[in-house]
Amino acid sequence: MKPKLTLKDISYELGVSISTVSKALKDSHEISKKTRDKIKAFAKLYNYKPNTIAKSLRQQKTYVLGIIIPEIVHHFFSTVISGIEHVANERGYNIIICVSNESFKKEALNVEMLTNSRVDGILISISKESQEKQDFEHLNELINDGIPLVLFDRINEHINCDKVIIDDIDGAFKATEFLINLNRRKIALITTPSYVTVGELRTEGYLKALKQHNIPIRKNLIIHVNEKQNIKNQILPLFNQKELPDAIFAVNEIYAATTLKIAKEKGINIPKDISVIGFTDGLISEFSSPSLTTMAQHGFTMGEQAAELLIDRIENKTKPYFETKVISADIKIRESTKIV
Amino acid sequence: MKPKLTLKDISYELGVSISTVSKALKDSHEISKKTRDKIKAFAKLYNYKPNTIAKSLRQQKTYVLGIIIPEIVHHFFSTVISGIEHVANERGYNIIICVSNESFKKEALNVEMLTNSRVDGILISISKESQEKQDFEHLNELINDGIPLVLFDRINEHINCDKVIIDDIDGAFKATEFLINLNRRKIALITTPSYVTVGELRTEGYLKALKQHNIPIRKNLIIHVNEKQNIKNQILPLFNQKELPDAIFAVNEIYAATTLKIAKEKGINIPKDISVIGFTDGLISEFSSPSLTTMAQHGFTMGEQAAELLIDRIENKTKPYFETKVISADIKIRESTKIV
DNA sequence: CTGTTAGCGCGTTCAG
DNA sequence: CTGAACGCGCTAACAG
Repeated sequence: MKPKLTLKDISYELGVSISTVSKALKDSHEISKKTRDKIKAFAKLYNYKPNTIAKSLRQQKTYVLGIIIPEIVHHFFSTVISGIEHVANERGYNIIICVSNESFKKEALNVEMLTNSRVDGILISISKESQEKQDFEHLNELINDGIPLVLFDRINEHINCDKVIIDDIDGAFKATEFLINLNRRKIALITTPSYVTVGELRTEGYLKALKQHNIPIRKNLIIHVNEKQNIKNQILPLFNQKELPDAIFAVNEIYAATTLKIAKEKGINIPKDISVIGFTDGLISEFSSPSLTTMAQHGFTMGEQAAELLIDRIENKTKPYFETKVISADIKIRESTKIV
Repeated sequence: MKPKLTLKDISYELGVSISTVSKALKDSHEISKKTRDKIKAFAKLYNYKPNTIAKSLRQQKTYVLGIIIPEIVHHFFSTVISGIEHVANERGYNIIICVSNESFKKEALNVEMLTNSRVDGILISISKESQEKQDFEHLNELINDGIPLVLFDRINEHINCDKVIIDDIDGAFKATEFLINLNRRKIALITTPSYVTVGELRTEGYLKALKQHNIPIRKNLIIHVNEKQNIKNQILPLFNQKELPDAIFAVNEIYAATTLKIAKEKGINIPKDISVIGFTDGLISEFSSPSLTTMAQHGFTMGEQAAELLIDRIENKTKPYFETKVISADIKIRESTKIV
């Protein structure tokens, strides 16, 4: 690689000192307009660009935000990143993205790598394995070291930092209530194991809605999907009971779409026989047939807010308390809940 | 932020010199086993981690690869990133991802930012705007400066560097031929404007297949979609002709799924009346109804190969010629081309 | 107005 | 076997 032009090179060429060049390029009034102009012209002509690494080392500041997400091939997470990126760029920061692949170990390694690179702050959505183990050592260490941290979507309440979450309880409540208002009473739930907090919260909203409307909770209508096994096979039992549900609330797009598939195979008409609502408004929901009614999560907004929180924290350490921003999920009505 | 432990701190605590600590931590035999062990134990105890920034500055090497993609909320591109990330980590590199948003200006800015950060190499899939303008100044400059560059998927032939592409011509050829073998003769094509190279190549494959099978090319069956306008409205005319096509080859998932939607609205039965094939094997194709037959692109493999090429180039500048790796697209047969 | 000096944290001669 | 000295490229306090 061809070495790039440095301050030293310029100072040598122009017969001035390095610090004069440095100051001139920042338009310091310490330097006479004449030399300033000369230096700036020279720098421009030869396309001088300051070395970010050296600047970072000197200023103990990188203008980089680290992001750790469980997966990147994922509509919701990539949307969040998009939001983060948007705000970060606006405020003069760059981002470096790491993937944990839902692994605790990889997540911890990512944290270490980011801190070794001296990022100014970190945004993270916790991996399933970390949640399962309830091991947040690596994150608490971050806080201990005074590195600004923001959790988004997959959070843990006991970690002492800013957070941004979707209002999962309320979203699930609204979804379930919507089904109730459709006059459905045998409403099934397809959810995650309880250690996945978002799944747990959505379950909570579902139960709350049933209770509030005096609808009995039936265990046989609730399925906890273990993603380490085949998803379809775990949902299937729901359709093998004597009495079928008349509505289904699935806590994510994949579960909802899988349900659609099973129904089609079984010759069950959706939305006539069963109404279906998913969570997360991705492409699958939009293009599935029937298209899926879902609770839209506004990932982009989540990313924006998370980035704002983090940068505020980085640039102004005086805020004395931690914030948790809640983003409400809105229903997007499509064909899978149409009244026929 | 709490300052991290440095070599200096350790040397002070242990009453040795900085360089002794530095050497000891790399297990240099210049240092006696005794002091080496003492220093290593101390470093481990207090969790010493070298400052990546300082190391990069000193060694003029960052172990970072820059990636520039047009979009991040995109199944194919995120899959490619996944592949890059996999190889990069295996070989000790980190990645920093930038999004051009299909904008020439943003792409150029990203290149600049990455070079200022002294990444060891750059992987890029060219934005539509750059392709439209045919402006690759920023990339040629990179090559001039001797910064290793790999283009993937959206490439330009005249840029002098390693490349990884999907065999778009062959993929489109196979797709079209598959439709022909289904006894379809009025095969429509939904493609991009010609400056999008991948669209252009797929068009080429389509035409080649028709010619080879002596099927006349009919202009009214070919649609070039301008993505700045409503996609659906541009596809619609295909269905308003006297004689409908009996098969459709769409150069991407969105066009194919949109076609499915229109057909459903018009009461046209897919696959009975019209067979449909898309390109890019994403979630939409899998979960649409009918599920879509597509040409699978193997984005993960593409990412892996691109990263291998780049790192090889970075670590061993002696390879005298540039390579273009071609990844073949395979057909994934689903419902939309079922014989009824 | 300009230059000297020092140092961010690390690795690498070279001298002892 | 150990340490002093230098420099990667930049900024900033201080002297002139």
